[in-house]
Amino acid sequence: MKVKQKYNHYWLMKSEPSVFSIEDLRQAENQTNFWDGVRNYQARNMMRDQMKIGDLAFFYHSSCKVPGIVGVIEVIKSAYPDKTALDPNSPYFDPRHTKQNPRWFGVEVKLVKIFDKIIPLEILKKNTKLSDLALVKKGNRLSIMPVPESAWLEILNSKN
DNA sequence: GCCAACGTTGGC
DNA sequence: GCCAACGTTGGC
Repeated sequence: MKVKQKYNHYWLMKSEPSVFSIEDLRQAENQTNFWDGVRNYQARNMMRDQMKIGDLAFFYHSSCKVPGIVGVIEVIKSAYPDKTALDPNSPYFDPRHTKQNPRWFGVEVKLVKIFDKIIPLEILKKNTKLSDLALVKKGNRLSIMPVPESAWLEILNSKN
């Protein structure tokens, strides 16, 4: 029996604002950008194999004073090889990645909305309805993760 | 800047 | 293929 693949449509994508913030995305050409620098296989696989055009994602600021969700972005182009892996001068350079045999991928995203106020991680952690969200689970380090629809809606609802 | 909790690497 | 050592993430 053929099992129908169930696709997720909501994601969360982390970025350090000192490297690339949602404000940088707002100022980018067409408010779009290639999501480069992902060097984790789980995160790569989700981008490469599951993210589809039209999928929505929370933009999350990590490793900063107040980590949290700062807005929404949309996938406008599905995954293709990450050029920064070819560049010896890039911090994301990986000699195992070649044009013929690419190892790392990214998607193109476009800004949808910047929230008036950040939704801090601290608040998300306190919300008992979000217990199935990978972000609030102990030890989570994934830079890209699926967001269950229920959690997506709850987070949007929770901001006043 | 510390360090827990991961993921990755490489010797065997 | 195991697993110790090492590197990285990211909240605090």
